[in-house]
Amino acid sequence: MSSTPTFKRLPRAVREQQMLDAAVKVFSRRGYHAASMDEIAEDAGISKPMVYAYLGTKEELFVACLHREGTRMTEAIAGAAAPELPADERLWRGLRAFFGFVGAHRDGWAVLYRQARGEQPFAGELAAMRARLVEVVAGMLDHALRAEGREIAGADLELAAYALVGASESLADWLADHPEADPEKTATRMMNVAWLGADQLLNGVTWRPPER
Amino acid sequence: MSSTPTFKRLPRAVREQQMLDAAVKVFSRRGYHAASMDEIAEDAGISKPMVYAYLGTKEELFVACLHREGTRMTEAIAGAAAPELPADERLWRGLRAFFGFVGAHRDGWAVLYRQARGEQPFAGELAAMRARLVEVVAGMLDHALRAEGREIAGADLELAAYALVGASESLADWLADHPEADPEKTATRMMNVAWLGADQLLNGVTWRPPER
DNA sequence: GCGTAACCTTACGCACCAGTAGGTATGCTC
DNA sequence: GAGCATACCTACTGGTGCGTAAGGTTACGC
Repeated sequence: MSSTPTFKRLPRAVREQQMLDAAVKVFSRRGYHAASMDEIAEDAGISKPMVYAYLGTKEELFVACLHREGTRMTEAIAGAAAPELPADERLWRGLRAFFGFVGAHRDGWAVLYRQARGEQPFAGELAAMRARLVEVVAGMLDHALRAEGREIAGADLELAAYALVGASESLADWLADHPEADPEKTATRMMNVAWLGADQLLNGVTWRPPER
Repeated sequence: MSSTPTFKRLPRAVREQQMLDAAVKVFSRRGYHAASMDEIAEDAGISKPMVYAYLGTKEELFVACLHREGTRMTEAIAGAAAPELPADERLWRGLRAFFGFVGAHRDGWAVLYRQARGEQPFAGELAAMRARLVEVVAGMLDHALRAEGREIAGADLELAAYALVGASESLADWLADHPEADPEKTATRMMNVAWLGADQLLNGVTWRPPER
């Protein structure tokens, strides 16, 4: 509809989002190093110096991607798992939101968890995000425990949360590689493994290594 | 004590192992791309052309690392989890071997699961290794189920195995970053979450999403 | 309708690093 | 102790891609 069929001059905020979209896409397909700034710029329909002008160096650009995707994800989860719900309902809603996010943003997921993990400059950033998530899950378990008058050592609690988060990430990876799969169903399956185990833990059932 | 205080000429097989040791170390610390062949050579106490002569290009070198560490790990696990044992005992021994391996080869673990995942050329290789592991776990669960005359749909079984493997990887990552942690204890904690959940599953208990 | 500021481009410098060419030393065999 | 194979080195090249300098172009204010 526009009278200019070539380019349009767009306000900064819009261009930045386009650039981030392109960056997430290229980073996820090629990997951090193999992705070239030229390709990102081209994919965004813009030239390279604009990327530098708006988002800074390659490293800063990647961090920006990380932040945007990370924020989107944590907000999606936090918004779904309201703290006043019972533990199993909270876990279920959180998982559903999580897998829903991954299903809808497979590229973003790949950037977050496949790329950021290996590259030193970002590993710390990612670890912090993950730690927050683990903290939330641990808090949830703890809350449920206290409601029943029970308690678990802090370290055990945290590790249980860590395991749950890891299992979810693993299934998320599977989901990202299977476009035909249904996020909702994946969440249900995760819930089956996670909750049944967690429920036992909450009820004070523990497994002990065989005596020898 | 040798009369030559400078270097020693060593047979190829020995030097290759030294190079692989150095490569695993440098790859795990720097990441695949940031690692330079010069640094690897220096760390191995040798010059770069030797690395090329023995192990080939950077990509081939990384694959060699991947293979060595992967083989070591799968052999450690397979050797511990004998198929004739009952399911819980098998799972326990497998987990113990797994965490023991990660605790003793933190660098190798980092190469396998943090680096290889992000880089396209190796992701496939790694995925295949992982798939074999998932298959083993799934087979174990299936075996235990049939022993009780039960059955689960193949997809559900596989996803449960996937979740278990993912949770273990997550704890392994935690372990790799906490040198003071005890692998045996970590395995026990993992077993607590995994087995209690799996046991429920095996007993036909399933969780269902709330009706609405 | 003209200045000006923001938007956008082409084209290049520069550093870094994978991979190699060509040559030297050492030990082993007969 | 001559000859050969294998271990090993120094020093270079070539390509790739990040980051930038310097200059065009469009839209908006007045």
